[in-house]
Amino acid sequence: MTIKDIAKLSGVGVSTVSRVLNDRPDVSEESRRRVLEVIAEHNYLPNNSARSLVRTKSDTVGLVVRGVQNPFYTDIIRAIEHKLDLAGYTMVMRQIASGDDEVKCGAVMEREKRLQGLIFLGGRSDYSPAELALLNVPFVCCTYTNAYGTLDPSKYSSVSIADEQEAYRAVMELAKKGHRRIAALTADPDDSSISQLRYSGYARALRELGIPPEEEDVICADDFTVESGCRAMRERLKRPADFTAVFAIADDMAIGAMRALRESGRSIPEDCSIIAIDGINVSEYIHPMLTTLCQPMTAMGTKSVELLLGVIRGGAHDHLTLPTTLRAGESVRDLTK
Amino acid sequence: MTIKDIAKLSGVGVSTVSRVLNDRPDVSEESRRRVLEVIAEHNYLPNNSARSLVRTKSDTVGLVVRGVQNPFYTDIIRAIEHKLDLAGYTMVMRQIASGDDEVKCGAVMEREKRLQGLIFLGGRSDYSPAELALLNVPFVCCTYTNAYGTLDPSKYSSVSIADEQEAYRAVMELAKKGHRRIAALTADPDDSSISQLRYSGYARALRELGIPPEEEDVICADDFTVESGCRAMRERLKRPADFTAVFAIADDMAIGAMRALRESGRSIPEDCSIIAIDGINVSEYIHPMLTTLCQPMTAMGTKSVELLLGVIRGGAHDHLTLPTTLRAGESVRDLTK
DNA sequence: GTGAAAGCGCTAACAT
DNA sequence: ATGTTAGCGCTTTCAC
Repeated sequence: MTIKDIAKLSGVGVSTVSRVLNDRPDVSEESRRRVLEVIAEHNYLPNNSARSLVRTKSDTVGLVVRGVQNPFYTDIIRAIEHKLDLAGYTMVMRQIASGDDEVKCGAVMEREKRLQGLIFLGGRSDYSPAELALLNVPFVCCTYTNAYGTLDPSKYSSVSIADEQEAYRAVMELAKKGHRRIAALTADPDDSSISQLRYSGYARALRELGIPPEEEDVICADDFTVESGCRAMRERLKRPADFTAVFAIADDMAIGAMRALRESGRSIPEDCSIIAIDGINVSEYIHPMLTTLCQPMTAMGTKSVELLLGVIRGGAHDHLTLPTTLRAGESVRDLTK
Repeated sequence: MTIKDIAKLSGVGVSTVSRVLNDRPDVSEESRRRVLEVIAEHNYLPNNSARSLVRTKSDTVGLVVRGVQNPFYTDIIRAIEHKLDLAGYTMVMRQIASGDDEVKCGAVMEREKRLQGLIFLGGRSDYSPAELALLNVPFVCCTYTNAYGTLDPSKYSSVSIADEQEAYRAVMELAKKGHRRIAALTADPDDSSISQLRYSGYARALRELGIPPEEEDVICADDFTVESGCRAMRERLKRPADFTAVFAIADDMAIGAMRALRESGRSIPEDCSIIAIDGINVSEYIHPMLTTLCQPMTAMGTKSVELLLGVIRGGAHDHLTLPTTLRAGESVRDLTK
C-alpha cells in the first residue's frame, strides 16, 4: 500500500494525498474527506524512509547515553521518549561506555539517521571546537552543562542542576547537624564532569566551615554504581576512619556505602550519617531512608526535549538550571542534640 | 556527500561504490581500495533512509516496552541495545502504558519504520490470531511467553523464566524455613500475565503444603513498583496480620513492603520474613539484603536478540526458559531453629 | 484546488 | 569487473 494506491482509490492525484498526509490547508474538504476515508479503510501508513529521504531529514532525534550503568538515567530516558513521542518524533537511543566519545557517536548517528537533533545524557562537557564542528544539528546536554565556560553557550542547550552548589548545600546540611569530620564519596574528581563539580562543592563547603581537608576522607569510587560505592567504602574502612558523616555524590553510591558501613559494625545514622544527591526512587524506601537532594528527573527529560524542539523550530539555545529538593530521610544524625 | 560524489571522486561508477559499501566480492582490489580511500577521506556515510527505501527494509529492530515503571527492565534494555548494536542493527524503542496495546504499537512501528523485527518487553501473552495477523515481521516476547498455549509456538519466539515454578520454589524456600502463614504480595492476579503465573505458583505451593489459602493474605498492589508494594502492604497492615512471611512477586514490591512492615513495628526478618523474584541490583545492598530469585537479565536481553536475528536470517522460532539463581539474603528467618 | 513530473540517495538488474 | 539505468515511496515545484 503506497501513496499511489491511495491516490488511485480516492480518485485524486498523489500530491493531493501528500497534502492531506501533511495537513496542508490547500485541499478541498471533499477531497480530504475521501482520502482520509481510504487511508483509514486500508490502514495505510506512509513509508518513513521515503519521507526522510526526500525531506533530507527524518522525524528522529538521537539520544546518546553515556555511562551505561547509571540507573538514575532511567526516569529521564522515559521522560524523553515520552515527550518526543507526543511531539511526533522518534527516539533512537545509543548507549556508550564511559570511555567512549559521545560526540563522535552523535555525529555518526546524525548522518546515518538524518537526525533532527541530539540529546546527550551524561556526557563530558569539555568539547573542543573541532569536535563540535562534527555536529550539524542542534543538541542539548542533559544532566550536565559546560560549567567551565569553554563552550559558546549559544551553540548548544543544557539542562542540569547546579552541581557545585547542590553539593555545597548537602555538605552544609551535615554541618548544620553538627558534623565536622565529613568524608566525600566521589568518582574521579578530576574528570571535568559531574563528579568534579560535586567534589568542588564539597571542598568549598569545608573551606568555608574552616574544616581542614583530609586527603584520607576523599573516597574515590570507579563509577557511580552501588557496587563501586560499596567497594570503595569497604576499602576505606580497612583503615581507621573517624568521620561522622559521608557526602555521597550519588544515591546509588550511598546505598553501596551504607552496606559497607554496616558491615564494619557501624549503624546509620547512629555511628555515621550519610547524605547524597539524586533522589532515585528506591532510596526513599530503604532503611534508613536516604537523606538526599532530589533531582527533578522527569522535568529534566521533558525540558531537554522542549529545548531541542525549540531550537529545531528555529528558536535559540538556552540553558536551564533546575532546583533540587531536599528529602529529609533518616540517614543523618543530629549531633547538636 | 552522496554515493555519486564518491563515485566521481574515485573515478568509478556508483554501482561499484555500492558494491564496496555492501561488501560485495565482485570488485577489483584496486577499485575497492580507491573507493574506501575516498570514503574515509571524506568521512562519507551512506544515507540510511535511501537504503531502507530501496531495500524496503531498514536495519532497525523495534522494542516495545510495556509498563513503563518497571526498573527491572533497565538491564534488559541495555543488553538488547548493546547486542543489536554489535550486530549492526539499530534499536528504536517505544514505551507504552500498561493499558496500551503492544501489538498495535508494534504494527504501526513495523510499517512506519520498515522494521526487520520486534521485541516486546513485558507484554500480555494472550494475543488473538487477528491481532497477530497485524504483525508481518518476526517478534520475540522477552520476560514472558504464552503459557496458556493459545498461541502457535512456531509463530513467535520467547525468552522467560518459568514464572509459575519459580514462584512455587520461592514459597517452598519459605516453607523449608518453617513458615506456614505466608502472604503473597502480587499485582492483579487475573491479568493472564506474569503476576498471574507467579500467583499460581504461590497457590500451588500452599496447596501442596496443605496450607489452607487465606484470602486476607493475598495482598494485591496496583503494579510492580516500590510505591505500590508499600501502599498495598500498609493497607493490609491496618488489619490484624499474623503471617510470618511474605512472598513478593517482584523485588521492588518487596522493598516497598519492607518499609511498610517496619513502619508497623515489625522488623525483618525477626518478625516477618520476605522473599521475592527478580534480583535487581539494589536489592543486594539494602538492609536486610533481600532474599530473592535472580533473573538473568542480561542473558534475557541477549538471547532475545539472538533469537530474533536467527529468525530474521531464516531460522525457526524458539522458546527459551532461563533459570533463576537463588540469592540467599538476610530477609528470611529460619523458624526451625 | 489539483495533477504531472522531477528528484531525494541508494540498490539491483542488466548490459557490456 | 564495471557502468548505466530504472525504480523504491514520498514531497515539492510548477503548470493549469
